[in-house]
Amino acid sequence: MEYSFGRIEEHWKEKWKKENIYRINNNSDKPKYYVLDMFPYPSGAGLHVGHPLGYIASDIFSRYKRLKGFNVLHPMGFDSFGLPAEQYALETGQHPAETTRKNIATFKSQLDKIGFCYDWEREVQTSSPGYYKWTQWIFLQLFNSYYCSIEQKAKPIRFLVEKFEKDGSDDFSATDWKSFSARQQADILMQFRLVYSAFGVVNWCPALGTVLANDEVVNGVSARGGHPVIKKKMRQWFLRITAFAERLLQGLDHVDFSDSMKEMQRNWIGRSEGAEMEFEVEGISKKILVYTTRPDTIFGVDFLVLAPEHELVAEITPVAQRQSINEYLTYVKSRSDRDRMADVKQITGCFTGSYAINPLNGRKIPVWIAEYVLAGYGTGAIMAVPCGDQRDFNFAQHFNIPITNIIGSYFNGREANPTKDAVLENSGFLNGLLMKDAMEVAIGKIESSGIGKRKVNYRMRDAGFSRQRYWGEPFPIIWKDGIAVPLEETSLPLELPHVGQYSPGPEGEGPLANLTEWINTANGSRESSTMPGYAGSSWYFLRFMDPHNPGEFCSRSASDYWNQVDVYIGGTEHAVGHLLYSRMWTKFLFDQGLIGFDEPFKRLINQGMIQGSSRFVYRVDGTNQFVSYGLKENYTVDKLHVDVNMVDGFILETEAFKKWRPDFANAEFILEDGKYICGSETEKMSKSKFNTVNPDILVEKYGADTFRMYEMFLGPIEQSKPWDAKGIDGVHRFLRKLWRLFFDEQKNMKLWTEEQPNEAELKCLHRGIKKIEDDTERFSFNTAVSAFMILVNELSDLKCHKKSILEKVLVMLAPYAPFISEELWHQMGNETSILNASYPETDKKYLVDATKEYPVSINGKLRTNMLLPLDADPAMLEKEVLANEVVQKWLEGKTMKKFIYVKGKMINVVI
RNA sequence: GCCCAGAUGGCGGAAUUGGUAGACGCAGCAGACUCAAAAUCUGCCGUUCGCAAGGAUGUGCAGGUUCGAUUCCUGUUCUGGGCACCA
Repeated sequence: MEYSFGRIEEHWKEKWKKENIYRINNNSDKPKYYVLDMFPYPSGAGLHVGHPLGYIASDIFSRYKRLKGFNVLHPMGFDSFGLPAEQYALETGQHPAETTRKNIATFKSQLDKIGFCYDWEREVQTSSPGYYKWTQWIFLQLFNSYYCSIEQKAKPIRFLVEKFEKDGSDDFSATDWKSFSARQQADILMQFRLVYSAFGVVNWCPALGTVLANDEVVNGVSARGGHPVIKKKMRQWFLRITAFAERLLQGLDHVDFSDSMKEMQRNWIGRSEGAEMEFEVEGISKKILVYTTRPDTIFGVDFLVLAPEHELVAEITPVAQRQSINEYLTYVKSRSDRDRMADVKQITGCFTGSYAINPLNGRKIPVWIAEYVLAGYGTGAIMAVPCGDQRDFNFAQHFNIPITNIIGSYFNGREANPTKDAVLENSGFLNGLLMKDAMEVAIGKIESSGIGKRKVNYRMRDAGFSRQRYWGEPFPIIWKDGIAVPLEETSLPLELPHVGQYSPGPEGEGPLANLTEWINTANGSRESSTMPGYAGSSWYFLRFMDPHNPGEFCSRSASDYWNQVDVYIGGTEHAVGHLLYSRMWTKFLFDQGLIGFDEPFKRLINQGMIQGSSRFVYRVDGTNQFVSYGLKENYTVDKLHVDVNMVDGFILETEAFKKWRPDFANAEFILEDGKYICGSETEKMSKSKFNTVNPDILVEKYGADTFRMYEMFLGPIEQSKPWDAKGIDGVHRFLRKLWRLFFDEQKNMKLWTEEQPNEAELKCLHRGIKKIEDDTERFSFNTAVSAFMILVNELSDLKCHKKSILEKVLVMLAPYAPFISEELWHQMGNETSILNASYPETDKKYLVDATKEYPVSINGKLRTNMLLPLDADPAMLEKEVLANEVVQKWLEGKTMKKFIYVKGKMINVVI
């Protein structure tokens, strides 16, 4: 009997489906285990070989846990709202709902080919009304909540209203509150809601009449059409994630994420301690509020810098400076944030013409604006201390601003010194203090003299929560007289209306703004923007627990049973976005008492990215000529991705290229050696980079089992690596070799016997169990595959066909290669699925050895090996080693200085 | 620019806590089986000197700590991911 994987896989897929073998119940005597993948965005390119890497890992782990006796939840769904579908609609006129439906169907059929054990009855799609009803519902809960800084938790906003009615606030009395108009009250409450509306800056492309994602802006112009992009203020919704900053930071201590992942989140949150203080401006009543982490350097302040977007810029600029300031502002508007951060070498700024007064020494200092100060961080204004901060130093030098030295010899005049260890000079009451100690003294003085206060600051900003787009959740909000009025919960879902065309609405609004009959209601006009992609993905792990509940987003009994996700697998590219948002939503739902845990993911495994090898062509600027890689230096060129399927190695198939897109039909080529050579780069596998590889072909050629094991065999799960299929034969050979332990293909007969296994066979088996179990537990799947290979090689060498051994091998293999394991399991006479077997246990007595082949080194260099008993007496052992012929040879004429013996490891003789 | 990773044979990688560098696999070479091929099996396979025994050298690069470093420390180069509207 031959190993015909195609037949086997077809047969079991059908049978498993019929028997609903992956259906998971919310009630079970077994302990629960929740294994989750980051669900995919169903892109039009279909599944590529990078997607399944994490999915295979999680599938192996789920099956493994099931064999270990757990009730395992392992669901899958689709993050199906998003920009690409809308972009595609814009280009082709096909409705996103339709393309999304098709893409999901493709994804599902591709996933099923690989044999994942998903319970599809629990599938969720973020774009289905039954799901986004609850996304909208959670939005309303956020809208109706504020963050109580005393209790450090989210609470219903009606408590705040009650407090205002009773006691007022720091800024107004209870009587004031009652006298405010409805609009005034609403505006005040908006400053507290956990989702709120305010003005934010967006990438505005006047030519396209639309707001662009950062992704769609390349070098300051729109990726589509190359039109200029400027920054524009627009009304936006925001998620008040900053309220949770401290808890998001603290929570990291209680989850099992990698240190680097925690580090990235900590840096993103960016907690810093310092002080806020006010600087008076000469001749103007308003003061400039700056935030500094170094109040100890207050006497070294030589100038203030405001972000160009700072609200006081216009006010403090006297007429004489107005023109140059306006010119500078126009320049800044054309620059992306990325440019502003990246170009530190290019120092730009503009003097406002105003002077501020240092509140501690009365010194008059100039006020500048510069793009290196970002509006979103701190107060958008800094006090510049050139002797202690390199950017301030560079700025001062560039604009010839005199520098005050407050750290004596610690400052060399050529570069700033950010030390905290210097003794302060020229610093008034701080003179003679170590900077570290001066910090507290300075803050004390600042607070006592009423010019400022101690302040903990976070780099993290509130997250923009609206998009001027169509394909997302509509906001359950109606605007009436400038007040955002939430819809009744009972009217949810507010369904996304069908549109015929996807072009933007007036004034940069989203496409929904064009639907006047939808927008305008008797009670006011609807919000025309939609929610961002991360809205639906911030809570989907909860819906999987109770996917069909019509009355709740997830019943408390379901979330109490399944609790946290035990293992969450996904890429590091979501380190700071999705993971922080979902952690925040979980904390919010916890505060509301809707779930019983405040961290969603107990353990996070980061899968590396399978990268694509992209190919590039070089178009000579302003022509339809394409120049080969080696000759491109002679021209000014644009670099364009080409589909890797049109490239043989590095050589472009020019005819295929011409047919690829209409605008390339008349392409001309400047060849080298008669060929067009493409450039190449390793980068993220993505449809937009035309470097995707489809797994279907490999599954068809080698079978799902081979494909699964090969992806695991490529290397550590967390490591990124470019895709390469050339080793897949080896894995396939392994499965065939395994098959030959069961069947003689030539003689067409079965080989397994009921014979009792011998010592050698049991040793192989139990070592294998130990290694494979350990490796599976620590997600080291590549070494587990290698351990399987070693085990099968050893059993083949021993000609072991004993059923009691082989059955255990199959159970261990079932998570990795479910089809072949199930087939052989049944061939051997088992009636029930191998999924219901139990994992073999190691017998320690087969793992211990009496002797060890020790490496013996002289001065750390390996010279020989000696077989020695593991329980040897150290003194006897030393004698025996020193008597060894090879050791004697090296020892000749020298005396031994030291004898190092590490039991079970090695021996080193130092001479 | 900032934050986070990574770099080991011709290639993917292994070495789990500082203790035999290169497990396992791919590719390659030699051989067996075969009329032949495929499949399968056996052996070799970092570089270098050597007939061999054996020696030298070797984990991006430059230093350091240690009896001993792929592993720890300092510096540096390159590659990848993220940087707030791709998801």
